[in-house]
Amino acid sequence: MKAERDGTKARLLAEARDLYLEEGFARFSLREVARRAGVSPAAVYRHYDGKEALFGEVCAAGLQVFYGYLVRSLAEATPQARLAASARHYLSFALEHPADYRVLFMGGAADAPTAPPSGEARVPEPTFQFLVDRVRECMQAGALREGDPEETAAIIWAHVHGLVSLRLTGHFVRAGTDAQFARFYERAADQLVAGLRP
Amino acid sequence: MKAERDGTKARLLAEARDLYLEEGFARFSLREVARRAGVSPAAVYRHYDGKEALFGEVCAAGLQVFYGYLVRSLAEATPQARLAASARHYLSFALEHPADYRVLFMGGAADAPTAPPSGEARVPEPTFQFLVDRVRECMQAGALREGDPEETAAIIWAHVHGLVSLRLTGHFVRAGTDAQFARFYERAADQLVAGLRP
DNA sequence: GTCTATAGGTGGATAGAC
DNA sequence: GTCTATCCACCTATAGAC
Repeated sequence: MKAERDGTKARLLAEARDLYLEEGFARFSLREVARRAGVSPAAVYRHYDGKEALFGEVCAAGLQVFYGYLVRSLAEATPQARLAASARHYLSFALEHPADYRVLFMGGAADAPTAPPSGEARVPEPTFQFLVDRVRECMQAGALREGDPEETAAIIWAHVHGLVSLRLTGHFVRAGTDAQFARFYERAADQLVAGLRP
Repeated sequence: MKAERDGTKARLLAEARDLYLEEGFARFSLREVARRAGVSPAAVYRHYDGKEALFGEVCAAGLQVFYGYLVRSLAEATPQARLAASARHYLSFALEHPADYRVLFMGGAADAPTAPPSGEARVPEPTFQFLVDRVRECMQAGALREGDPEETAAIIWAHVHGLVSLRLTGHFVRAGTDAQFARFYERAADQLVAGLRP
């Protein structure tokens, strides 16, 4: 009957998520998660197979949040508006969940443990496919020059990722506030699209 | 008279560099550097103040390599050719020194220890200024639309960084070989420049 | 399910002999 | 300058009592 109201398992996941959101992957440890959840390190193993498994769950949760941002774009009426909204929501996700963004898109071989633990994370195909679909419908609507939708989608993704990741790593010294950066981001996207139009 | 021919200090720096080139920052440890250099961990402290100081030297060395790639662009005859060459050499550096690239441009708060140790690293202003100068002379020559050279330079940097970093993290599944990716990189750069022309 | 206790490993850094 | 020996911190993971 699972008498516990909150559930230690859910509590552990929440604390794990907060921990990596605050400290990043480097300082993510089982013991610290247990400490924050108010249980012993050994208790974690009753709920998760180990550190990597727990981290995998955290990644999966981050991916779900990202999806939540992306699908909002589908509420727009036109292909152009849906593509533009995708770019906006991509930025919003990055600024509002920077650690999630790091884990999902900036995790390199040097950072992560080895391979993605469970089955989730690693930003699977569906994520990129969403953008490809937005690009394809823009090409069909005549809003973007005809071409390989996957290549054009990759170019757009790289552009916005470049802007976002340099912002998150602090390399854009002059960027100012988030609001100022958002306006710069819009201008940069406009200039790229100018080169992609028919 | 420093009788030793090679010098343990230089040896340590070389081994440290190889270590992070192979394993990245996460697994970079003083003990392993000493192990590879064939000395005891304690010996390292005769030459460097500690782990962070040693890593700082490694970063500085990586930055020097990067500069070496960039300045090659100045051999070109025209502003346009110098800007194009900068983009090409930027890619070459990334593909030929991926771990250096990671440390210099992809090191986030989650990855690095805290702050850059000594005085070097952190990709200081001169690096970005080089690109700003290339952009400014292109604007003066009429090869790029007039505007804020710093903003345009930032857009170009973000674009190429996005392409390179997604490649290095393995998110471009379809990218193929380095040579295939290089051609894609050229096409992507062309499309961006198309939106930046007068 | 949770605990304490423990095994066995990493790492950084220092003291003192040579 | 380099070593051995050591200390201390942190970690993952497991065993067995409650």
